[in-house]
Amino acid sequence: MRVREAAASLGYVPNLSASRLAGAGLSRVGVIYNSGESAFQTTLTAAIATEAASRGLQLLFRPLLTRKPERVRDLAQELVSSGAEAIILVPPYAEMLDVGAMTELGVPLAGLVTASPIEGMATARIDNVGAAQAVTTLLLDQGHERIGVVVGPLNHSDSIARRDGHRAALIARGLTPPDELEAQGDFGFASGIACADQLLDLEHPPTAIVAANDEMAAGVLWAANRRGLRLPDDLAVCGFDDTLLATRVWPTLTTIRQPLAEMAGQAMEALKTAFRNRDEAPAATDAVLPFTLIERGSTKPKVQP
Amino acid sequence: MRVREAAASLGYVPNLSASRLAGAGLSRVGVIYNSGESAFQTTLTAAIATEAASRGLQLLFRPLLTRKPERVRDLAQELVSSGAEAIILVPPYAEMLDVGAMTELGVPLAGLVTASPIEGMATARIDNVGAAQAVTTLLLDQGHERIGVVVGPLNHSDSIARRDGHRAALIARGLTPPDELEAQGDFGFASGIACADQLLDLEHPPTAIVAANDEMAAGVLWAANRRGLRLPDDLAVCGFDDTLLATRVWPTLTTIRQPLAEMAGQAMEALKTAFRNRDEAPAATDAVLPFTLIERGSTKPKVQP
DNA sequence: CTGAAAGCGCTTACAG
DNA sequence: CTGAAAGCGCTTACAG
Repeated sequence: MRVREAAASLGYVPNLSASRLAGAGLSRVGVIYNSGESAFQTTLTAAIATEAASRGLQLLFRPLLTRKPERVRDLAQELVSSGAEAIILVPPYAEMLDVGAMTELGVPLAGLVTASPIEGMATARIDNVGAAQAVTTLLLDQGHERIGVVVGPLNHSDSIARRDGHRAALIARGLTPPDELEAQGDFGFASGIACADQLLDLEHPPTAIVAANDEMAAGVLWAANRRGLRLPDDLAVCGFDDTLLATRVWPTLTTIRQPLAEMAGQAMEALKTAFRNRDEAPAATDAVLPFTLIERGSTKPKVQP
Repeated sequence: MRVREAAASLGYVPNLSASRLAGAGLSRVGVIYNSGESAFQTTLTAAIATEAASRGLQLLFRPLLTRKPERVRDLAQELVSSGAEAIILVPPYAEMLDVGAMTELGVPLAGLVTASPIEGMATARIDNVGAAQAVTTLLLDQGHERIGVVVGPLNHSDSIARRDGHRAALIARGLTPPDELEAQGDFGFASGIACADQLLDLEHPPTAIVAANDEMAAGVLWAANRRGLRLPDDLAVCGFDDTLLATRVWPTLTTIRQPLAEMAGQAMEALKTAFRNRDEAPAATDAVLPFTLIERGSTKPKVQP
């Protein structure tokens, strides 16, 4: 103990290669990530890299673009062959591994930014339902009553959770979510524009629109600007994720911040534990981290008190 | 040789910790990066992580936000104390280390995406002058004659190089760059809007505007849309960097792509070589990689042939 | 030119 | 509970 303190004060830094070689725990972690160019994915990749570096974990990055579940399984298998002792999956890949594939792999797995816990996997996420509910509640508190929603692809559990949260907020105020105020997007910018046009063309258009991610919310803002609407007076808009886009659009976007770096860190800690206890039955863990509702220029109280 | 092939075909993967411990070359690389939230910086961080992972290099990430040169030197010193055997610097930090500080550190250094070679450092970059010249030449070829330019901060050597390229293109066609068509930005989105307004308010406004990065170009597009201009007919716009923003704005942005991953890879190879030959005098290397002019919707021939 | 041995800096199981 | 020894899987300098 005293030795270690003295050593640290002298600038001693343990040699990671040596400690790894001697068997000091998890060393090589595979990462199945999405190489698609979105601010969300890029930021998540950078966060994973930073968190891994601070823990001395060596990463094996494997990009994936397809959405075919069998590719995820094959790539995971390849990672294990390449020496990965654990695997991290980013959205939407964690949902694509079935339990059979997981046990076959024989290494601990972590799913980042999932919508729910996943059997046999360490997950790190926020409460998507609660976050979406908070967004819609903010708009209700600001005086909005007709709130449009741009949902994501409904085969994606995130999308469902966020829609559920939106509806729960309305129902909690005794309102019924009308079908005409829901538009179907695909998480992409262009779909946000199309959905906004659809909603704003209604005979009785919404005074606010919430989108299931920032990309689509940016599309909504774009469409609203094109129509010459004054924002946020004529239309309030909210996103989800707090990506870089949120501060590059005008007005800046009210959105939900997910603590990506913390999620990555927690998942890595869970993997380290699982690796240490790899003789025991795999214990799935589920870290639910706090989200933050960030208010920016795209929303403001509709009726000043 | 044959042994290695057979081994590889059986799925053998060498243990990096062991090879590192045995002294097989560069192992720990410090990275002084910018934690500011820009698409350029985030993408560069992700690229560094991926390239390092494929080379089995362990990264020590150190974020920096300040622009004080002495902080860069201190952080580099701290990295060496922490066991970094080489250091990578992202813009604008490479320019901030003076030769004295470099030799004091005693480890090989690499500067990514610099404007020019730097004495005592391995640099990886594109030809900024040539790239900026290509952008302006494209606009000239499309029939534009009055081309506005939004320059970056002029204490940043990138900005100067890009302005030089723009001017060279005009001069090559026998045109004189008028002072009134140059606006001073700071690489930020808002400054792009302000500069666009300044240029478009001229009595004889430009028919095209080139910006020194995508962020400012996105601001130019935003200002143009606000004025109700038809793009690209009324105004052509070009950016620089090909960040994620370039495909999230409407119209999508014509810009210069820098091969960030290749730059990071080349810098790492240079560091590995320098580390291997660390008894010899440090040999500065300079990798100039090809850029790509990417034409998108924000430009098109002004006069159809 | 080939092959056996030493050693890199840790961790851990074991002897004291 | 403490401390000396073995061993992790490579690379490299050296003996043959």
